[in-house]
Amino acid sequence: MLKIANTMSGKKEPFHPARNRNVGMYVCGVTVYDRCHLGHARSAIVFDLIRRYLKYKKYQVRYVKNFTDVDDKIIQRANREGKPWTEIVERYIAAYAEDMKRLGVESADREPRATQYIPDMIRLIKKLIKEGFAYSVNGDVYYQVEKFKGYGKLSKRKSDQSLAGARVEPDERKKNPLDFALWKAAKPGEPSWESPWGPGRPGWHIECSAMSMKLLGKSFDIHGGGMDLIFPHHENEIAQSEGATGEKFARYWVHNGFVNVNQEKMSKSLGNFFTIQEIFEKYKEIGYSQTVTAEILRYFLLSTHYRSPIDFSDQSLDQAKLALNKFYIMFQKLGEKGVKGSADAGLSRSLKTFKTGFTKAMDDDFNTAEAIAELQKLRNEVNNNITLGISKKIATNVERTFLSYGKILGLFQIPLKIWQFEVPVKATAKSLYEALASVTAGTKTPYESRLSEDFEKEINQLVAAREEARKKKNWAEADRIRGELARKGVILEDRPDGTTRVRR
RNA sequence: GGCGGCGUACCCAAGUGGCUAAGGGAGCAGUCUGCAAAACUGCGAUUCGGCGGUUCAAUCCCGCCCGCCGCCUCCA
Repeated sequence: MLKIANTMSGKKEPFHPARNRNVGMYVCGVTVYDRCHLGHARSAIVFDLIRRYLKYKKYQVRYVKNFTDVDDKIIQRANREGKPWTEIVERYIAAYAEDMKRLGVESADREPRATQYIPDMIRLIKKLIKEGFAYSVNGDVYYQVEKFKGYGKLSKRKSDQSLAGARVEPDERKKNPLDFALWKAAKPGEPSWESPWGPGRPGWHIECSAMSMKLLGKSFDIHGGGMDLIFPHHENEIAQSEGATGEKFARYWVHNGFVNVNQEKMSKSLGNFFTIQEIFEKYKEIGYSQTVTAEILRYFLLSTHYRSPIDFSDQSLDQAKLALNKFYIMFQKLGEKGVKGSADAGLSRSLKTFKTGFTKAMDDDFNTAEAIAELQKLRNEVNNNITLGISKKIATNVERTFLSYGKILGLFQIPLKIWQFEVPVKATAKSLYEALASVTAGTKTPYESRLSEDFEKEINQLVAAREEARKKKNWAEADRIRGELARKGVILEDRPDGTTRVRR
């Protein structure tokens, strides 16, 4: 039984979609005025995960994630660059798509842009005026918050209270400082659309009401976004949608926690953010392929529960890499020749235990930290049994289990050869983070060259030479070669039977 | 000022009203090994920020205090 923490009730609730196995899910995406940072990545990955798990649970998911493509910041940026606002929008939508692809985040079923739904927003605003929830003043339209009795139910604040110590800027056109804009009259040079109140553009909140209801219906199952959207954005969405329809808007409100740096929220104003692009590019310079970086980030982000804050630091990234290494080392062992299946029965039981444990963890509000712990427990069992001797058949079975359950988390999807257990980073930096912070060009081996045939040949020659030396018990020479390979990022493991396992 | 959250071993991080407080990393001690690596085994919180309360029993429920963070303005 899947349970989801609902911000509305503040509790974990059993998940029951309104229509059988069909789930409608709407997530607030980004305003496209700049590149995304790790915080955006977290949100995207969290909801990608939720969707994957719902699919695993045999739900039919219809996932909508929007782009806010008209907004003050977009206009500002356009003015600053002296470019049309549409160019800014196109640039950052493309950038977003690029980032998501790198992160391995699957596209939503629909990714609507606000400006494509202006007529729907206008209809909605007209309805709100007609129902007495909104009023127009000189080409602006405002939502009259006090008219909606449920206002504040999501963020748990009462409107009059909020006013007391409020930092809301007074605006003489509003009847009440808490009222928010549904439609903004056009200022010269700004993008605008015709409307019954004159040319203008929509307020920020109305787009999500219009698009979610248009694409998912008046009432749908899951509405998500970052914690910071709870107030005012989601509160306002509820006021707009329920004011207009009189029906319950979203049934489960899901909010993810922030990415922090040194215990502080990662944000533009603090200047402590890393863009997704930066992270990928810097990792590439120290020798990581895109998919490797993506898995490290995913592991890092999913090792903490999605609602808790997570601290981005050198250690946490290094730990993620290290932890994943151990899985890939196990995969390498699983791929080696099978032995008699003396430990098969025990492993079969472990597989069953694992599946139950994993599902139980994920059913409990997508507890990925615990799910990962289950994967680690299984890894432990596997390593144990490999020593005892397992058959090829069960090895394949085990591998398939890791791959299919890992896929829900977006892990273990990289071919061994691409994973590269050890990149020669230790010589130049104590940690990945440190390497990230100070990349010196030319001192690292690009990962592409590590996949070349020449590199392969060179390694094989050195390994063969070392074999010779070992046979002659020329330990000094053998160790010298091992050291040379280590500097190239290749680790050797001598097996009891005299053969050598090569980890690159 | 209002609202919400967090504080679990050296680090990361789950969790539960009572059964050994998961898991990982690091550390130490072993097994294996020419050495190393990997893997495995063992050790490590008499204790869950502090003080009270409820309870037969609390780390988990309630209150207060301390510390940290977030939202209340655009924000994933």
